[in-house]
Amino acid sequence: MSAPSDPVIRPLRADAARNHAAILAAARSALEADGADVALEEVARRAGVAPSTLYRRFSGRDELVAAVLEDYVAESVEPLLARAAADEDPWGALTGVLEGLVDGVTRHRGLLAAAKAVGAFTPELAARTLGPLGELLRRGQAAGVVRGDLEPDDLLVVVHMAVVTAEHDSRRWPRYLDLLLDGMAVGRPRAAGDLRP
Amino acid sequence: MSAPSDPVIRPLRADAARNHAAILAAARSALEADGADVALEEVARRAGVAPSTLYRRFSGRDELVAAVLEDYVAESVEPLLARAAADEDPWGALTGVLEGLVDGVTRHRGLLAAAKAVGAFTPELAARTLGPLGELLRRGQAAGVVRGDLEPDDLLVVVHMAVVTAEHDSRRWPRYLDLLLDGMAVGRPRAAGDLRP
DNA sequence: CCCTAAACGGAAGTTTACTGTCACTTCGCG
DNA sequence: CGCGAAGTGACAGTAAACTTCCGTTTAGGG
Repeated sequence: MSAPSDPVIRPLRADAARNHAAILAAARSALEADGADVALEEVARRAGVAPSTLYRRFSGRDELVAAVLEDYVAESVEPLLARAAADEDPWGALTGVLEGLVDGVTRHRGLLAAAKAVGAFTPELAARTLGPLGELLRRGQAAGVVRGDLEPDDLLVVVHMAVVTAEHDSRRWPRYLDLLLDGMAVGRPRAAGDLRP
Repeated sequence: MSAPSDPVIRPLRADAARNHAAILAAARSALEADGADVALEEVARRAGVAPSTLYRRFSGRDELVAAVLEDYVAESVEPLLARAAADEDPWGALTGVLEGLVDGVTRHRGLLAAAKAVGAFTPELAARTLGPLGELLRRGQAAGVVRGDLEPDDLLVVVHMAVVTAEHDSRRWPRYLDLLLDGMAVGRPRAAGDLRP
């Protein structure tokens, strides 16, 4: 799922590194399957380790969730932002990245809920995504296709709004993202004027 | 806070009715203060009764939450819907009711989260709000101010979307409701073209 | 191949919330 | 005003999850 996270002081022993990765992977799937407040003992069980091993590696739920989130952002979110930055069409880049974010986050709602609960969204983590997002927004506004009274923070809120619609019907979020995009646009630059079903 | 809920078979004794109401009120405030998964013992403590009393009155968390929700809908939501139905301006009626719903629900997020968790949104309860809401939507579409590809269900989703923005900043939801309304409108019928700050 | 430090698993103690029992108290009818 | 039914609070047993301790195992350098 990920490289063993940087062994700053001293490399982890091979078995320890394996367990570290197994715990992260188990936590991610357990959060989806059992919800944000899954028992850490369940995570340990899925990883095939004893609870004490999990607690030795992570001080508690907060640290574990933060590590999983960091993992997810580095692996899924940042590449998406990088790809969008290379897109030459301002509207396409912005909608593409929002769509990608919502699609990804929708599949990891448990992780996100847990991260919210333990306060794992540090200012630094937010800044890592807000920088590129703000740049995409600025480009769209400069091109005159995105309304000028939107701020970078608003984009995270838009993603959040689209994601929660998955609680009503997990396959219908594109419809509601369309609705939001129509509100964000100047004129109606979307290809098709109708909301997706 | 509310009339003692209907004593179908036999009237509750005076002290029992008092406790019933006290528990409902305590549950409502406890859900806001301590979150959706507040301990029922904490609810009992706030109501000034023993846990056993709470459990005698309500079979468990599910029934308690359902009763609080029913209370809230009857007291806050339905009057709002009734008032909107009397409004002659189709756009104003629709935006007014959405604004009112978001405003109210935003102040009772704990209750709503708990209701979602225990599945207290019964089809009947949904129908009670979807009927009037659907009628408002139909009027707006007939008047040509609301896009035709919206369905009644979508309105509940819109409310949900606006409500979650309160998790970012509890006072900024009108801004995001504006954004949604701009996406829902045909043309831009909102009085001011700019999003609220 | 051996030895040491690192890592592990099992088990047990602790906390927190749920839920039922039972003897006592209070309401309100007659 | 007295009596029976309804209602109540204190208590305790249970379950689930958290967290730590300790004897044993294993990695990996010398």
